[in-house]
Amino acid sequence: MAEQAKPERRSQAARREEMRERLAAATLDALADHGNAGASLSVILERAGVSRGAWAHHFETKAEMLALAAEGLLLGAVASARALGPAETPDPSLPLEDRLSAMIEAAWTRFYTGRHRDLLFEVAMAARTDTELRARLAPIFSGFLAAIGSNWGLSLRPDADDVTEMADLMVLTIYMLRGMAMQELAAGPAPGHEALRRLWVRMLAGWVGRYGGP
Amino acid sequence: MAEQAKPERRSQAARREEMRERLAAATLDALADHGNAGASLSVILERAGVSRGAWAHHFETKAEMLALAAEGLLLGAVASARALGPAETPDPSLPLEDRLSAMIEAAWTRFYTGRHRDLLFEVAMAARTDTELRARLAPIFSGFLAAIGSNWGLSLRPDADDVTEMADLMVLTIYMLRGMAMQELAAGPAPGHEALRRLWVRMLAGWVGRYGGP
DNA sequence: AAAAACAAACCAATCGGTCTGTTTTTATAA
DNA sequence: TTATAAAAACAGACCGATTGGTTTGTTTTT
Repeated sequence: MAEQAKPERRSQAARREEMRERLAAATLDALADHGNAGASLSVILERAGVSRGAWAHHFETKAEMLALAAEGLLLGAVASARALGPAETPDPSLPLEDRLSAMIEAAWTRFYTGRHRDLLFEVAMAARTDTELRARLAPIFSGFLAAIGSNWGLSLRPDADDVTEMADLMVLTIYMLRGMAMQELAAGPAPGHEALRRLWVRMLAGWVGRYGGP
Repeated sequence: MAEQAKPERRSQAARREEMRERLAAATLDALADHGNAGASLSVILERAGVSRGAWAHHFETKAEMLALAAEGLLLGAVASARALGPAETPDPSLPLEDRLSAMIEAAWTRFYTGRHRDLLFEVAMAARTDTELRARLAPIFSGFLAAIGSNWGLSLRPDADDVTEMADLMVLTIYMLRGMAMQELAAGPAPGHEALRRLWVRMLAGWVGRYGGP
């Protein structure tokens, strides 16, 4: 035992894992910076500081590496979606509107701004024309929505009469945020978007409490 | 001036225009079929049936050709957005919910299904990492939303107290449809989406008529 | 000593773009 | 009208750079 005596001499399993991780991370970096069209193998390898030969030892093709990287990205989003529900509803006694708003703002910044937003769209577009990638990612895309629907709906209104509708409303919310994100991606940030999200929250709260809720 | 006596011998201006049009169309075809990464010049030229030399005579760079094609696509969408408002509200005496639904379904099929959806997203993503393209397209993306907001809002509720809010609601609607389209693009068609759009319409109609509308 | 990890030179194919030469249209003058 | 020269439209061979991927050889772990 005593395997970590010197910093050098790491096990092969650890080296392999770290190398694949490093390459996947560099793939996402390149994707975010240059888009799918510009994320060439050379760019990725330079970014990772990995030689072509070493790369070949860990991945068969570039597509395989991209698939692993994309899968990791999306699975991370699913995990966040599950965690975000409970985390962002600290005080169940607050008005529904406030809790909704907190949750939606959290989702907006986590999923639909900055690097994550760019990668999400980049990966979705790559899946469109790549059958294999699409087959691997489609269930995760659906899983994300399922997580949003069941988890958020439940943590917002555990007592709701119609749990299914609450889940649907959360999915609609995600769709709206996505479309908003696409606008900012293509045309730059829009200051009015925060107000639009507030309007959305008011509408949502009004609908949920339409029979005289809290 | 009997210039069109023979089918041959077309004016140079006409030839140039037709050629640029043909190349732009082929660019969009290639983009739809292979994505931005796979839409190489060779693919585009083969599709258009145009030689490399002829192409060079009409465009300086591939980027310039893509910009023209993308611009045409988006301007067509803006024109449709303007036309769709009046066209899809044939009977102003129908309930607001029905008119809303008709309009939203029309927008869904026109903008967010099939080839147009794919091209829209493809072009938006290309603009993300291409500064010049982005500068050219960003105002058109904004113009599309402006057309949706003012035109739809007005033709649905010319008497509305708050015209601004009606426009905002239409923009939110577009965002929701966009996000929904992205889901189908990445994970395939979802039968439940029609029901989700109906739910959205009910919510929208309820909100607009919340003070006792028609 | 065998196997896995790594490095770098190397490869055919393809990329966007250019060059050279031919055909078609246009402008001008007889 | 017709002859003609310049210009524009077009075709295809050609170019250096880059692409994803392979091969050969060295170092490190087992």
